[in-house]
Amino acid sequence: MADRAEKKARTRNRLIDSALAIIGFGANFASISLREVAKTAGVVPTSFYRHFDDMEELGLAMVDELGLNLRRLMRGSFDDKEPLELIVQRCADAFFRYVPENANLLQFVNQSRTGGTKALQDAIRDELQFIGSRVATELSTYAPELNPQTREVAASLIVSAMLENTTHLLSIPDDNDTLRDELKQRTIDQINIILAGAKHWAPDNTPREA
Amino acid sequence: MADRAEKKARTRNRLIDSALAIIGFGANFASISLREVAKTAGVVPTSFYRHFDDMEELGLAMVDELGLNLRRLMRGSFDDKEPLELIVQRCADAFFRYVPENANLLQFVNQSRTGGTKALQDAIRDELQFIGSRVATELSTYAPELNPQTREVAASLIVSAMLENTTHLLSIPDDNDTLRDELKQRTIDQINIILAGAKHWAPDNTPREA
DNA sequence: TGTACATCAGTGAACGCGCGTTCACTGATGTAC
DNA sequence: TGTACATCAGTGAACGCGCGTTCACTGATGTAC
Repeated sequence: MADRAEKKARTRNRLIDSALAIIGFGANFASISLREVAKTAGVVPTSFYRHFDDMEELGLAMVDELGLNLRRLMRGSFDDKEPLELIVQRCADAFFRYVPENANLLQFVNQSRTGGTKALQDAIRDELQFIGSRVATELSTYAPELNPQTREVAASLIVSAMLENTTHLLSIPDDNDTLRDELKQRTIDQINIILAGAKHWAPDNTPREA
Repeated sequence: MADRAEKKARTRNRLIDSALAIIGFGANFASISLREVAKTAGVVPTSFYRHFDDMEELGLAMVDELGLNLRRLMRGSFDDKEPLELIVQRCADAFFRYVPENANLLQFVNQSRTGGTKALQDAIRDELQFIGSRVATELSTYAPELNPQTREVAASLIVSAMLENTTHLLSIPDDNDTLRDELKQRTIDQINIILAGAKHWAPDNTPREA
């Protein structure tokens, strides 16, 4: 029979998965009750407390899961001999594969980023900051001619755009590939505009040229 | 004494203001109860139903208020003889004045855009789309050399960036002017990068040049 | 202008319900000898 | 290996509370004559 700790871990995961499933049904994490989560996970409400102090702690565990996800996703790298626009295309492909695979988790993050408790918002902000600095680092590899300040501003624009595109992508019905492809193309255009702008702009001497 | 309809309208406004005040205290609109709103407005819970069917309708009324706000804000125009970067500066000034003045309303929108009921999300999406098309129109005035598709992509980037900057701005404590000024400068840099990118990019022949 | 009636914003009591949390418990798993 | 005890994940009953919603009501304002 299963080891006790392992069985406990499985219940814990079931609680997390239940919360995500309820979000998948259209609920807002802020309005989900502890009892609902416990019920969906198939345990009595009291059992919840063996794993989390309250719903906020469950939320924080879900943010941790996002962190693991992202770090795994970003382990890979690109061939820096390839042209930048091809790399952009590959990133967009990865993004449009990743988001639907983790729809409920990203829906949760998207909700809680602006609607969660302070601790939750802070935890999510940290993860987004991590992504931002990672994007800035990538820019220094693939577009080394940019100065650090420009790189940072460009990275912040890319993160903003991707957050917004995540929101859009999550609201597209599963069967509407056309809409998804259009959004993907626009995403690519957006990133290319940002990169083009970064190349032609320097923070101190404001841009002019026609 | 006040006219009956006028008095009713005043109570209605008090309900809306109460909801916004509760949000200002850190609550998520999705978790605010009808009873709490009625209590804060100084009426009995039953009275709420004289004005709204449920909390969702109150939320939709708040989105309407945003709509009025935005249309008022956007009535003004700029002198199209001025250099683009000065116009960007003026827009940033207006934005950094507007957001703190309407902090609770924008907090509500920011929460409900991703965490509200479907009807609420749709209503907010419509308002944001209105802003987006307005930005695109402005671009055709102040940067007429851009082709329509580029203009649209640039407008979507500006909207994404401003949404994200709203979130950041709302999380800055009232007394921290330094942080606010930094964010404002970065906002200006972001818009300038987007505009520079739009000028140097054409959708069909992907950009190259060093 | 005065009177009789209609309207309707706001009241207050009552309802059943799901909530978070407490408590003492059970019984399978793990540990010490 | 077998026995006696400790641990602790999960149980089930119970609590007080705030919730949304219903209902019949009150009394000031508005309208018709």
